[in-house]
Amino acid sequence: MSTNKVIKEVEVYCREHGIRFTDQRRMALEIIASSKKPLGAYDVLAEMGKEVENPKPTTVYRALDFLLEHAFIHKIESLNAFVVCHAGHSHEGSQFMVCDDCGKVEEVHLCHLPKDLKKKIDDTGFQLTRWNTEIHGTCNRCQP
Amino acid sequence: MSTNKVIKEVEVYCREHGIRFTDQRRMALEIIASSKKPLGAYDVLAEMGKEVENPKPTTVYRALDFLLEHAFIHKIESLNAFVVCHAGHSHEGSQFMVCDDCGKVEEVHLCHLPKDLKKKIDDTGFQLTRWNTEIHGTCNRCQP
DNA sequence: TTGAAACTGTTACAATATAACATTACATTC
DNA sequence: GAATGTAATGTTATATTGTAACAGTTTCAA
Ligand SMILES: [Zn+2]
Ligand SMILES: [Zn+2]
Ligand SMILES: [Zn+2]
Ligand SMILES: [Zn+2]
Repeated sequence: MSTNKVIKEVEVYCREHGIRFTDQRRMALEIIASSKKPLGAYDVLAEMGKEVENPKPTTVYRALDFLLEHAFIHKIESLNAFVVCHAGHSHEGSQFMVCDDCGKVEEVHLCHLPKDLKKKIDDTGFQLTRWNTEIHGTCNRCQP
Repeated sequence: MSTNKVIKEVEVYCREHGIRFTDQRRMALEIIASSKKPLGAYDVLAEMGKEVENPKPTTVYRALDFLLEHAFIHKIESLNAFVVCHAGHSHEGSQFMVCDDCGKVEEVHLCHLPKDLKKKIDDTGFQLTRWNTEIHGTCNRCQP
C-alpha cells in the first residue's frame, strides 16, 4: 500500500474518531510507511531531522507511542524497530516474518490466536490483551 | 523445576555434547533459574556481583549468549529479559504468557508452529529458523 | 474566556547492548 | 610435555535504545 494511501486512511480514521493527527505524528508515520524495512526510533529521528531542526528522541518516541497505541504501526520487538500496519484494521495480535538476510519484514496477520494456543491460554485462565509472533528465517527472494 | 535439577540437566547435556559449562555460565543460569520472574541482563549482572568482584556487562552478555544459543534460556523480547527454558528439550519456537500485572511469565511451548501460520509461511516460500510468540495479559492469580 | 486536557519543547539521564583488543585456559597433536 | 590453535575471559570504552521531569503551548469545549 502506498504511503499516501496509508496517510489518507489514517487521516480519515482520526477525523472520524476525534483523534488528533498532528504534524509530528504524520511525519513519523510517513517515514515509517515509506520505508521498505523496519526502522529504529533513531532512524526515524534521523529522517525527521531532514525536515525539521534538531528533533529530540522524546519527540519521536511520543509520536511512535501514539502510532502504536492506535495500531497504525507495530513494533518488531526482536529488532527494536517499527513497521507500518498492513492489516487495514485494528487487531490485538500481530505476526511477522522477518528475513534475517535482507531485513525485510512481512506482516502475516491472523485475526485470531491459533486454536492450540488459545486452548492453552483458556485452560490457565489467562486474560489476553495482546499477542505478537515474530518468525525469523530467510525470505524466498534471499534463498539460493 | 528446581534450580538444582536444571543445572544438573544442563551439566549432563554439556558433558554429552562436548560443550563447556564454565563457572560464569553456570552462575548466570543459576541466577536466572532461581528467579520467579524474568531478569534483565543487568539484574543478572547485579546478582553476579554478589558472588564475584565487579563483573562487567560483557561477561553477562557472553554468558547469556551461550545459554541462549543452546536454548537453556529464552529471551522475552518485549521485556528485554531472560527466563530459563521449561520445555526440557531444544525447540525452534517459544511461546510465553506474560502477566503485565505481576510480571510473571509462563512458557507455554507448542512443539510446532500452528497450522494456519505454517500454511501462510509455506505459501510464501519463507524458510523458518526460529519463531517466538509473546502473549500479554493478566494471569489468573492477578484477576479480580 | 477561561479552564482542563492534550500536545510539544527542552534538558538530562537511565537502561540495554556491543566493539575492540589483550590475556588466559584448554584441548590436540607432535 | 612443549607447541599450537581455539575457545573463553578480562578490560576499557562506547553505541544504541528508551524515559523522567517540568515548563510552555495549543486545542476544544463549557
Ligand atoms: Zn497490523
Ligand atoms: Zn530476504
Ligand atoms: Zn523453552
Ligand atoms: Zn499475574
